[in-house]
Amino acid sequence: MKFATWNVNSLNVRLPHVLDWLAANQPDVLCLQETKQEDQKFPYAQLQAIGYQAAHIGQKTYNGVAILSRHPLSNIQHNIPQFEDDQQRVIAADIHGMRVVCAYIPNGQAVDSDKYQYKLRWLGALNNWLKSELVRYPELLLLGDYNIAPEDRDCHDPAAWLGQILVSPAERAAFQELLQLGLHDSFRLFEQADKSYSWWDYRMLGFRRNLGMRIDHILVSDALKEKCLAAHIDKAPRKLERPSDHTPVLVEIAHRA
DNA sequence: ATGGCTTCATAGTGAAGA
Repeated sequence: MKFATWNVNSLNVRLPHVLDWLAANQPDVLCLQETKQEDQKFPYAQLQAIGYQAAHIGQKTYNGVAILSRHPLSNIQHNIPQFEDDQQRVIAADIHGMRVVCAYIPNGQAVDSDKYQYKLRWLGALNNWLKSELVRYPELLLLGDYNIAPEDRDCHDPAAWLGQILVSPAERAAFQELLQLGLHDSFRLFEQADKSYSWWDYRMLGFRRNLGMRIDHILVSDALKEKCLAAHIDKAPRKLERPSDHTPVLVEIAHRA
């Protein structure tokens, strides 16, 4: 089964790219972040027409997450249980016995801003929740925009970014704490090209100069790690007219479906 | 040279993203 994650930076704007990409790549599951639309505007019918059912939780202007799947979705969960949050950043569902968690982790804005504190609190709540989810679901994937570049090799210029959001020690520690739950960065299970990134700033000719960051990830549980067949980043959608600033990240898992 | 772009809500510009 092929799983993917993509921060589309407004599904209103990006729906044509998403439909084309689904048709061309035929993933079993695609997790979206930053749909930026209320649920009544979500294109359920257009996705259904090409074979995808969907679960979505959204809001105007900001945030919004969805799971698109060619297989049945059940036990849909909105947001992190017991964590008060008016931002729509998490949706989870069971797909063929696996737990699929789609997350849009807060950006943080600037180290020591209120939003940074919120990001760290949010990551703590996510970690707590996943600890119990992993007991119930040995086969779990956490897909999304983490807004964390886990290592220096995931950042085009570590010296320039030193101490900034996305790479700060506290954020990277939170990422490591997710790994300590028994999760694995599927991208790094395989040999990858140097300077592989999933996001490039719209400014400064960021994409053309490959001034990127790898901040979109697919973590998989111990039980799924053994079943990973391949992982990669698809840069093609970033080259389109009016692209999202993020591009899809994929993993292929040996699983009956 | 610390900006550069894109989105949304708005009807001027400002906030936010990363």
